[in-house]
Amino acid sequence: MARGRLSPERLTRAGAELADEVGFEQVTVSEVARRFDVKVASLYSHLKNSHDLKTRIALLALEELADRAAEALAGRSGKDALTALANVYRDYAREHPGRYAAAQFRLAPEAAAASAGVRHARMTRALLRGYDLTEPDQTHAVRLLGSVFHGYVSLEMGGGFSHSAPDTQETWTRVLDALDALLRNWPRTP
Amino acid sequence: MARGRLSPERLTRAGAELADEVGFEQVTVSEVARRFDVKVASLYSHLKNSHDLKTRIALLALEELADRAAEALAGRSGKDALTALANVYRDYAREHPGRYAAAQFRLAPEAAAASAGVRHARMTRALLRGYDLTEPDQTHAVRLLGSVFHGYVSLEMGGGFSHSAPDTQETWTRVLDALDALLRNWPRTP
DNA sequence: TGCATTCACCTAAAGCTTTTAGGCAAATGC
DNA sequence: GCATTTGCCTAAAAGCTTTAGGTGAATGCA
Repeated sequence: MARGRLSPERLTRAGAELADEVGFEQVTVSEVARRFDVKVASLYSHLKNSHDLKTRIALLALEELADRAAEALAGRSGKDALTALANVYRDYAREHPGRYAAAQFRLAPEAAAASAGVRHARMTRALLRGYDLTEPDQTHAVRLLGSVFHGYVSLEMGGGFSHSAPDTQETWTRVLDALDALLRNWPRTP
Repeated sequence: MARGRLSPERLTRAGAELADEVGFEQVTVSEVARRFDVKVASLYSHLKNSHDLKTRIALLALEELADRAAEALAGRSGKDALTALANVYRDYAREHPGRYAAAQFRLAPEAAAASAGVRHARMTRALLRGYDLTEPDQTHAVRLLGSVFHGYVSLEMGGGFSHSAPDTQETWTRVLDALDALLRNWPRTP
């Protein structure tokens, strides 16, 4: 009997892999136990409950995303940085659909505050230094960019942009062009 | 024994109400049966299975949203129409969070094609007649608007925009200003 | 009126998942 | 070499999903 193989971290990683394979919604404590060839009840020494497992997977995904974003932004600015950050989200969602879905998991306020979510906001704000925005407009722009990245990726993954022409890569490029133009020419407050 | 109270439509409506109360993820065939004071198995004459129930709720939500959008767009154009449509999504999500989540439910391709989803795309395209965009750019813009509306509402509902200043209403207004400016001044293809 | 059928819901049952409680044996500490 | 802790196990309760097969009321028809 191999002992000591179980830990919150390993269970979380296994859960994340499972999510990518079968979808975040289908992640189940039972299935994770099965993958470790261990009885379900054994996992409850390492996890509070099913919700806890999902929260941990969500936090893992947010960390991974933030790490990728930080690396992508290093040494870039302006539109180059904008494109790099946008592609981090899109690529991550394609490579890890289950984890990406997990990143959208509704976290409790305290968990959210302690999560890598704040790193994301900080990085997006840093990106905006390449543009000339006043303070309140920076916040608006951070929220707009977050909305577009998240919204676009969700809709594309969910098949929202059917399989009609033009292809989504073309749109993605043009949307980033448009966002860059918008940020360079942000409308003054009326 | 009141007979004939059960039907796919009534079960779907009850499911939608349940979703708004406890969240779309928590919608369960058992709970719906409980609300009709009927045994669970009885619902299976009206619904194929649990997934079927969720799909029906999703389709209902898409219809309701499309109806609201159609009404909001009637007689409006330009920025007025843009704002009206955007507010339809945001308001619907606030009034019916469970239904709104349902509207994001991943539909099978045929179900999606037959859903009100296509009405949404058509209406957004109609909205763009108030702006001067070439054909391919119209499609890009439709997708951008869909992304922003969906992304913003999701993040706001999910608490993504913490409770920091400035408030989200202010951002919402400024984001719509920015989108209007962008559409009036869409960047030419390089 | 009387019989057959259909309809709407029910009982039973099997198979999952979640979660708690208590137990045993291997690893570790002294 | 013994005590404790650690790590996983068995047992069991409870809830959700789904299928199979029934029953009784309503309906259709001779």
